[in-house]
Amino acid sequence: MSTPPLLPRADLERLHDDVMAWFETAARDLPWRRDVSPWAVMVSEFMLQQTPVARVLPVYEAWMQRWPTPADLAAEPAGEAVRAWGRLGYPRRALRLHAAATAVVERHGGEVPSGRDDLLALPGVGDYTAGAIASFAFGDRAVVMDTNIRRVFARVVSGVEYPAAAVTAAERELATALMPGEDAHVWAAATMELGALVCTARSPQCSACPVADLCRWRASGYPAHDGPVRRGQSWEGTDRQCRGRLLAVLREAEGPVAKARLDAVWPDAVQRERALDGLVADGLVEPLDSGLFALPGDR
DNA sequence: TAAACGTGGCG
DNA sequence: TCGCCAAGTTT
Repeated sequence: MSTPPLLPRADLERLHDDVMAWFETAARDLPWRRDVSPWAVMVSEFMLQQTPVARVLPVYEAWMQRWPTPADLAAEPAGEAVRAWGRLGYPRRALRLHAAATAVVERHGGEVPSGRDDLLALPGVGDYTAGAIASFAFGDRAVVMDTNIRRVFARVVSGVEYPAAAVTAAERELATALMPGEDAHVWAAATMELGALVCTARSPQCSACPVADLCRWRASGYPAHDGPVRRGQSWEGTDRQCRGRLLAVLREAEGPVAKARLDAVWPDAVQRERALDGLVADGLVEPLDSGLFALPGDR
């Protein structure tokens, strides 16, 4: 147990007050903030994993229109969720959201649970999402650490440009120590919003930051990140790209498709078969007895 | 722990 | 143009 490098009490209070006051005026009017039903929060959190808000908005609206409750989604085949997911990316999230909705119906009477352990037991819900649902949907005092919040704390408090690749114990202690006594759920939303709108990864707008005068990274002259360089994701020619192509065919088709339709979108047969097998193993694609391929449950 | 997992927009 | 990055989770 190390002592977290906390701010002086007066600075900590000002950090709370200024960020919360800023949030009151700058918070975006997002649909999952208007309808704060736990299901709305849960759906938005799944969609927002590694995906920008702007791309989520239209898919989210259509999704909630079609499936207003977990039971509504659970009543349909998983393939419908995959299809409705569209081009949001990481389609296993659609499968997991469908599975989570099913679990909510089976284990929690159709109501999204509020307890951390119950949330973590749902498919696709990890440390961040459990905290986000507890905080945003139920107003609980939960530690929430997403990429935005972590970056804000790294800069303002720790004085470095970026947080470590993975959450460290010290970082969790810091986030816990920084939580205000009251309205921790507002603090979570406010710090996340600050990271998303002002304290951005690439070009932070420090002139618009409510706590620029407290920021240790700024005070020390914006030292560049010195840690290991984050490995970029390769894309061209990868299995990932191939999977995307194959699944797009199925998503855009009316029903099951012939193998030839899949073969047409990727030239390398070895890689194509490997990717298709992977999609089947993941449950994103079903090989039918007829020899056709379909989204799960799509007959 | 590190690698896999989609997609598209921005600097 | 092209690498970086986006409200992470799983294995």
